[in-house]
Amino acid sequence: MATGRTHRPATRSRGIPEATVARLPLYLRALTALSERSVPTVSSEELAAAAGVNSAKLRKDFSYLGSYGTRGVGYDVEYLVYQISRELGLTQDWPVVIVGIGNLGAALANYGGFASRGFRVAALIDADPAMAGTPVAGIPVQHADELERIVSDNGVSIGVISTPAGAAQQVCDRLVAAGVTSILNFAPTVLSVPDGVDVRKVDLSIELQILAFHEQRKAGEDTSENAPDPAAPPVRSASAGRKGPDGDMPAVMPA
Amino acid sequence: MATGRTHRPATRSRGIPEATVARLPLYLRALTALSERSVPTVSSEELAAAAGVNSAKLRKDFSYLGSYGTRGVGYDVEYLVYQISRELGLTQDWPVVIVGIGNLGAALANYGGFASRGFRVAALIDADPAMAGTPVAGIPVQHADELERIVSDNGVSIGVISTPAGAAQQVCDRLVAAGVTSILNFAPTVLSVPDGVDVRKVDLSIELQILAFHEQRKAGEDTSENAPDPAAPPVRSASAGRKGPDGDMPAVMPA
DNA sequence: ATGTCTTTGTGAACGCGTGCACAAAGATAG
DNA sequence: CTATCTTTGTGCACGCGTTCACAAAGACAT
Repeated sequence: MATGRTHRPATRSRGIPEATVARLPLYLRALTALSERSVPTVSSEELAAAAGVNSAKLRKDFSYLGSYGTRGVGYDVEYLVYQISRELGLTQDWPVVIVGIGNLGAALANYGGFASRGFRVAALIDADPAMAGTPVAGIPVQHADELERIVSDNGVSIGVISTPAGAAQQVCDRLVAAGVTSILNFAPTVLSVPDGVDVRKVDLSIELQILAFHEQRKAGEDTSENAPDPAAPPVRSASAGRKGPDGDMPAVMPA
Repeated sequence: MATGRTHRPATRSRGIPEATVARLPLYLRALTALSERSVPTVSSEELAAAAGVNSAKLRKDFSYLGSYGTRGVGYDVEYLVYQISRELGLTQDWPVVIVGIGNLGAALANYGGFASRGFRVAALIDADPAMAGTPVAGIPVQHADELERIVSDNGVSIGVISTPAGAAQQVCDRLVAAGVTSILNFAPTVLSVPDGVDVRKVDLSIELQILAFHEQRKAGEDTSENAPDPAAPPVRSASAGRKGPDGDMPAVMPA
């Protein structure tokens, strides 16, 4: 989600609910697998199982796209692949730039899931002059100075940010100014963008924290619970007292 | 505020909505930043802006944790950092294993966001014998044969899967059998796990596809709309007679 | 044709999450 | 102590998403 504005007209998207849109890629993947096995048709029950969702939900999702099934038979796999691809806009080519070619950026550049879905890595951009020219995933890295030109020349409308958190907002601003209207942000920062620009966030750390919460809950059900450390009171003042016996925040990588 | 002795009876862990849990890491990050700047207190309005959410939502979220604010003043930053960390289970050490040390796995191993939040990379595991011993992020990669032993010896309950899709389910099964109860899956596959095991999925390709959908929608509002590609709807065998949803589909069916 | 069987498409009920709006709580000043 | 001002905490209403359950639609057998 974006920062200042969490717009969601919902009615705008051709009437397709956001939650449904988020599941379409899931169905598409399952259908593609079936297609490769030359399976002609599939029932909502089977496809739902393959996609890991409820069959009623799947049928309702498809109902937003139209009536593409045949009662008593199921859905035509090839036809559905086409319809969903089209609805998602994957029948056209999307040039994408990746900014910040560190470990993660390189991984993204090498990720096959992009190219196979209509996305084309138009350019890799990094602020480090030493990286300029170095090929990553067969694509030479270009310097950040070229950002505006690259976006403009290639008609890029989707940008991926995999820079450190500190550089993310600035990169974002430049991308938007250059014409990018959709951003996939891997940096652990809240980006603020003008209206009309979509931002999706992928935060590896947050996902782990959510897992930790549930993990702790599971562990707490066994034991008598509540005794990790009832100590450590408010410490209310502004004193820089580091709390906790956990001494969290090593702030340094084990590398 | 006394010493927030208000322990919720039994609803403490279970009463927190999932949506709230998902936002806690967001608040925690914003609060940590404030803490580093030695800001003593913060109002719901300010914090909400920093986290990119609505202030009413933030206050309601915090209300599930207890009454940690002071009316007329705001929230004590340090205290809130501690409470949220504790609620998320970040005051304890979570050993994590990463299975599949390709580009993505290496990026994850190097990701600083893990170590700084109580997560410790206990081991890197890969199926390629050639990688065994090679240090990645300062940690030597171990062979997949060691998986069970590593999980067991280190008491690992959280596993990260960054293998190719084809290997993910098998790795998942082995992790679960070895005692892992929370899995963060980066492989583009639906994992099936027994009850009691949590799985969270991060799918880079899906995020881009969702962006593409909205991007297409934006573009479609300007142009004449519709008719992006009336070409070649896959003609599938079996039955015939397709019903066009709303005229926007050529549906070349023979009749 | 007629009947049976399978599977879709959807109306309706329900539950969760969100945001408004305001009373209560506490700080602060006089 | 009283008055005023700030900000929290929450009751309430609304809308989205999920799920149930079933009628309608078509395939298939007789």
